[in-house]
Amino acid sequence: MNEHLSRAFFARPTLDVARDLLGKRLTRRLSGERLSGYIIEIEAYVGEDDQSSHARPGLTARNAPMYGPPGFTYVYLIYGMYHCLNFVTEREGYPAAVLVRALEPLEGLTTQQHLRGPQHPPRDLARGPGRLCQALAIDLTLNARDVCADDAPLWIEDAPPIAESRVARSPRIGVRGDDRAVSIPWRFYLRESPWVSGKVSFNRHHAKTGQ
DNA sequence: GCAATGATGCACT
DNA sequence: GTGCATCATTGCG
Repeated sequence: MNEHLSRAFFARPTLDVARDLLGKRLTRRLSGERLSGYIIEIEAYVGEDDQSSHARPGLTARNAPMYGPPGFTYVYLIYGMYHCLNFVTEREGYPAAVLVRALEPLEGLTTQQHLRGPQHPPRDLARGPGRLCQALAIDLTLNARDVCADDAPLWIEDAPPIAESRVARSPRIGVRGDDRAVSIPWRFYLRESPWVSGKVSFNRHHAKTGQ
């Protein structure tokens, strides 16, 4: 039901964590109100050898949470205006995380729409990593926070697993680096979901069953 | 529909 | 000074 995901869930291989987070409920408590949505798109960033990972240059002040214990957030500012939400995975000391890219909005829709701005269509509430952070009021104050703690402002609630037939994989969005980094299919999303970010043609072209 | 571009702050070379 | 794991707007067809 409302069981929070434990640290053991995050302390596993990053690709497994990413795959298994599909369908789980990302929940934010803001001024006593619940804002939530199902995770329907997520990417994995694994180790310093991953060309498109923030951990590529080694430990820095910004990417330090990626080297910390699993089950913590890594929130960063991108392009000066948007935030991206990650969850740290694997063992402490090994830099890996998953980037949440899109949600199917569930609770607190009025507040989420208000946070995003009334001019935006409901479909774009949380379709994209920057947008979902706006919809759930996620900024740098939520960086390096323990999502497994009882009093966390942000956590993940368990939900029934998603059938393999509904999972699609593709290369990650907006990556730089060598051919391997660009082409490796470490983006997981729910096939057929209208809440997935990016272009339909891209998703259809790359859609294939996971694992 | 789509591509091009501007907005904007901060970490890092 | 440079370059982003992005999004919204514009201008084209």
